[in-house]
Amino acid sequence: MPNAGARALALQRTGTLGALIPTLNNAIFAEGINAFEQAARELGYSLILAVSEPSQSDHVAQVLRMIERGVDGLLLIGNHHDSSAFERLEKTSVKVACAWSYEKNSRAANIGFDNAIAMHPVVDHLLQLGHEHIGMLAGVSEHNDRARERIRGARERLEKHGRELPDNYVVEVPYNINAARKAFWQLIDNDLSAVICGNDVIAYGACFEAISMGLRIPQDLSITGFDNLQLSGEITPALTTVNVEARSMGEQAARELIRAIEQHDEVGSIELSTSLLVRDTTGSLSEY
Amino acid sequence: MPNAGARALALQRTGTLGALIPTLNNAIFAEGINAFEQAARELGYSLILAVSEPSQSDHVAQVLRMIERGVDGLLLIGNHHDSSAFERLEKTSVKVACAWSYEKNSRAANIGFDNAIAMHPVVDHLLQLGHEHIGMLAGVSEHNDRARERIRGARERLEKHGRELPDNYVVEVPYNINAARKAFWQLIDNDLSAVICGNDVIAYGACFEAISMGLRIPQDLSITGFDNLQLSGEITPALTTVNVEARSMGEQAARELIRAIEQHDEVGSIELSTSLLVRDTTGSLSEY
DNA sequence: CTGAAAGCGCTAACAC
DNA sequence: GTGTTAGCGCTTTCAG
Repeated sequence: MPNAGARALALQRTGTLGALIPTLNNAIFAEGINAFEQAARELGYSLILAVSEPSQSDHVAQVLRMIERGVDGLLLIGNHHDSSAFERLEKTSVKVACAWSYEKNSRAANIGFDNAIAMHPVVDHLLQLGHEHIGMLAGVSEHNDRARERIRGARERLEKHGRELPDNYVVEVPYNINAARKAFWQLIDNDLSAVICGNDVIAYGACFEAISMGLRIPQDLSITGFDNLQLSGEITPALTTVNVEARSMGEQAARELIRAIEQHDEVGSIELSTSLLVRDTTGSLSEY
Repeated sequence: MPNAGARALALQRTGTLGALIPTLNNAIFAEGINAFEQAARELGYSLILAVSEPSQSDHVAQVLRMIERGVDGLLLIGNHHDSSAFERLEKTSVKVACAWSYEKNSRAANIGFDNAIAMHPVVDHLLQLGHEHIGMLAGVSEHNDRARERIRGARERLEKHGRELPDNYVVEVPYNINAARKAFWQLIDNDLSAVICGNDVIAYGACFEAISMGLRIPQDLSITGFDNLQLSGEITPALTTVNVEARSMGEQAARELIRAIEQHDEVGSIELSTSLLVRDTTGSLSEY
């Protein structure tokens, strides 16, 4: 039985991929990492996983830990990372990919989707249904380019149609049903007819709270999510949401990192598509 | 910047914990692993994660991979593992803990709960409500001691009260909402008034299918889950379920493995408790 | 108290 | 083709 550590020392390659993700307590990341590990394993690589988000003070230290561990490739989530983290990485030969985002000029390779553009069909759909007063329960945008881009995408699309998304129509909320339920109250004061949520879990919170307030969905209020979690199509009412190919993203990230490692090539960016799934939480106001 | 591989070679310790889990696409495991990693990291250990379940042909190979990687400790889920895997592990100095189960005579240390006893309050609760015909939508018991024990626990408790859980009242179903929805049909033919589910996701499937069949919960049918996922208290009707302390289990597993590693001690077993949470999916038949 | 050297287990290069 | 050896980067020991 060989010793992988000694082998790594001689070979100057560990056969290891690192992944630094914000949390596993979000089914969409869990699904992506599950696929990432599976693809990596099939190609002979092991996964070193650490949970850490850019807002944490020790986030850069986690990146350094990964370098120390000698990962051949590293997966990060999103493009918002401390510049010093990127600098340290660039001094090494560690191949880096940032998933869940796709921007033309990102510092590291992106294997993800454009979070702003993903919001466009949501806005189009709501406007087409005749909604005039649209608000947003967004994720916390500080240290999180995905949450930020989703807000920006919704706003730019509304503006394109001559509408606005004023600041007091946007409430940022931590990823968590209870927080979403509470935040829902702040928003709904504005007498909105539609709420765009930053992800499905926030949308669940909004739906549950709306229902327990006696609002009918979608007759009184339309709600949209983002992620298309397994459950979102099953709950009643089934959630209108943006589908994200988390599995494919994880798989492609692993393959592309390993390709770059083995061919001594740059990590290439890959853009994935998203799509709106219209289900039962959105409807026309005039219908009723 | 030191090189962890060389350090490991000199020290004969990697500062690494391995975890082999059936899937991350189950929020309860994701939560447990999230806590496991966090506790390990705080104590200076990194996590090597692989997704593999004992039913897979390469499960033993995954254990071997972990040994090669030089993990100082290894977390497995459940007690059903190939005997050859344990034999290989026993030849090494790798500390092993099996979580999610607790049995007196388990081959490796257990940091978990008694899956059979956890079912007792569920059965007691349903009997107290007056249910006579109780069925079970269980997880697949082959290669899975937890699913098996949950069935056994329900059955032994029913028998203690002079009832039975005949084989045709038990349907095993993969962990997956759609599978649960389909399997629900096979069960419900027996004109049951209560269905015990092997976990919350199966219970979601049963609830959704029952509702879409026009059954009222709990007036026409009582349903129980197992795990107490975050969502289970939020959905309507809120799910009566068994609470499992996944976070604490992950945390304690990491701490105990590391304690055993650093004190050159045996890994100790830790029994966690479970408790029934009565919510809105169970009710008395005579109430209506 | 500081500094040099051996050795951890493996691979790759080189000599035979 | 087979066998030997240097060296990967660190720790630890032992000598100065």
